[in-house]
Amino acid sequence: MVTCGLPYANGDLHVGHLRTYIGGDTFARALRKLGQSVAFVSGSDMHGTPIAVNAWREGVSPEEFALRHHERYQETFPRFDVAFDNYGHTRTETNVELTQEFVRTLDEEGYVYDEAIEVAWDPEEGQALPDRYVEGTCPYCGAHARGDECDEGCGRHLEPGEIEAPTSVITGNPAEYRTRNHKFFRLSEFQEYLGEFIDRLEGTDNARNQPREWIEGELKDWCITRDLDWGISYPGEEELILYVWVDAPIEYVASTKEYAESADSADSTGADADAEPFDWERAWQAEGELVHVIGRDIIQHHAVFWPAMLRGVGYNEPRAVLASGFVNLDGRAFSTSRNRAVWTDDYLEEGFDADLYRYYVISGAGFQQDTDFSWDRFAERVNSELVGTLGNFVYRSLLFAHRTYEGTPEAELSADVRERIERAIEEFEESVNDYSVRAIGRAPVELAGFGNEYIQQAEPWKLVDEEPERAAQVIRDCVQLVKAVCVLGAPVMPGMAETLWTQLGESGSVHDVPLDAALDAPPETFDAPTELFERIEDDRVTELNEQLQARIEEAAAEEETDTTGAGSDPESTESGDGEPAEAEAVADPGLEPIASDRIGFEEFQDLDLRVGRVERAQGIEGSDELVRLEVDIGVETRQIVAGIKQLHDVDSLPGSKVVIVANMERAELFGVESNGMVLAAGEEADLLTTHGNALPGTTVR
RNA sequence: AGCGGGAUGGGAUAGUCAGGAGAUUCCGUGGGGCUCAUAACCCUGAGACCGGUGGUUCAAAUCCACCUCCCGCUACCA
Repeated sequence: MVTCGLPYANGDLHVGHLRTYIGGDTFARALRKLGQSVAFVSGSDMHGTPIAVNAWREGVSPEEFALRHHERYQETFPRFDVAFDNYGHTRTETNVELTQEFVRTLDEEGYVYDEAIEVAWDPEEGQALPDRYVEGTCPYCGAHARGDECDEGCGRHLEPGEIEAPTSVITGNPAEYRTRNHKFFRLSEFQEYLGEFIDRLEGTDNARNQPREWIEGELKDWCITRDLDWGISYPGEEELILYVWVDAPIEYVASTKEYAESADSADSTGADADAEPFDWERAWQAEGELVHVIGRDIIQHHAVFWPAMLRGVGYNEPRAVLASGFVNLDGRAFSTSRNRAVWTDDYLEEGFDADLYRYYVISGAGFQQDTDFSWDRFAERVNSELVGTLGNFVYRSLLFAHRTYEGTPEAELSADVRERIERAIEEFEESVNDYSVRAIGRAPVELAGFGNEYIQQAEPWKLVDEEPERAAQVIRDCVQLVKAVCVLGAPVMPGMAETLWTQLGESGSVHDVPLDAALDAPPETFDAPTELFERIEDDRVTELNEQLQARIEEAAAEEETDTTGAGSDPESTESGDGEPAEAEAVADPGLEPIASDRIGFEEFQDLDLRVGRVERAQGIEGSDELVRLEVDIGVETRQIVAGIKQLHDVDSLPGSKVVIVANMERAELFGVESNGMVLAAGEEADLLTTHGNALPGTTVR
């Protein structure tokens, strides 16, 4: 069993999201190459508050809203050759039934109890307000905060009921608290089991180590119901809805079941072509091996909650969890809200093959490491490794073979080359056993690199006339290497492998042959090859960069003009692009020497200096000198953090006019975003201001 | 604060779990070669005391301790 974390049906997919799915797909394909019977499943996560709220905002039903995204995902994955055996969603009958069955079992086994807790409530709408859908004032630092966390101030986690002056994020109505009955899962009973489980869990290090803090500490019982009308009901209690993190992982099982019940489960179980349908119960409850491929943000769910649930219902435990790192864009996080992203559609519309990005993202860094996407690096890697090394070796070999021999020359495979291919096969197997997705991805390019050295050093183009037998031998070896590259490359670059398989004159599908086929004799004849990959020229890269840049700026401009932009984005988990910017430098006591480097007027113009008026000022808890300011700069009000707390009476700051750097990089100081920089002179932090009546927003020159 | 992940030639990135040959690969860079091949390919040079300090060992990028700096996680967001 290989599963991929469920994408949340709440927005478009960008290329960063794909890393997990491409990783899972590559791994599943590699397992099949080793002859294993594999089911590879996933599905869309349809429930939860963000979907309910966003649907409400759009004026459509949550079902319609989620289904729309689900259908998009379902179309997108195959276009990147992510070939799930089944891709379902959490609202299917299969999942609803299975979820209720799971929960019923847990209940019967005594793993669930009732407890009354306080929840925020919107009395006008008659609706509960889970966690984030409440905002108010942090009782610790006084900053504006979300219901579950003081996100702008001290960063503390808030328990329900703690926040002061709570209001609904959705309606703006003041919220009150009500006591409601909820269901709790006795996670604490699994403490000992999980402690042992985590030691034998395979996969990436982060998945095994990160949950240790919880497991080796004290596990709290887990509230598994919500006051929401969008989700799966608790069995027997219609008004109680299960928390999405209960039904989401169960979709792995449901999706497998759907696969088993579908017609195509019999014919695609890999090399062993016994036409038996996939047995989902055997896979989940008996001898199946379970591998979860996820993003590193949901490790706890897969290494704590989920294994406990599985244990509670008597299913197999996961054998491995592979938690991928994030993909950044030019060194900074993708930001969907700011349109700082390369969307999957963008990529495909540019006409790039899935193979290129698959190779790029799989082989660029270890699976659990964060990595970076940029068009420059993408083009660089495609051009040197895929065009220059792999494509070139394959093309020159096959072209030479076709021209001279009309196919594979008659000669025995040389011992050296056979050994080299055998080694590549062994290394491939080791990579799979080590869950090293990166090494699986690099295998074909490494072997092609050897091929290039080999053909270059042997110079068959010279040998054709001088030593025809030797020439035939060399080309025979090269064609074999091409075939091996094709077989080894099939998991990472399925499209490339299929094309190459055909070029080699092979029949059937490269995906159905086992790894050892790399050593089987290639067909005697084949046609002239075509080039597998196309070079990405520099001006194309420039163009791609410009397009991306223009879009980011456009989105930023829209955000600036959007003065009503008070509604906090519910899925803004991705917007925290923390560029570490220097805080205001504290000047030395004496006078600093005047900088000797002169700058031009143009360089000065790079600074966007504006007049602003402080609207609100508030010290930041835990910091000696930082103050959170809200500064009116005409077009908008900015939140800026300044290191002036010790030096001014914070309460007297509102009303002061100041000069700020408006195009300062955003920075995060003490967990608070600073969007600009207030100018002040010297140790005393003497604020710069204007002496006339320049209005907020006026440019300073 | 605690925990997790990182720090390796100019840039990127492997190796660390199972310590030992000249520390991997890609880009860039100096020199040379080839012309079968998509100005692709091959050979060769320069460039890293593997974040810091101390320790274990015949031997440390790798193990141990402490420290510095980045990124992330910390449960009723998904």
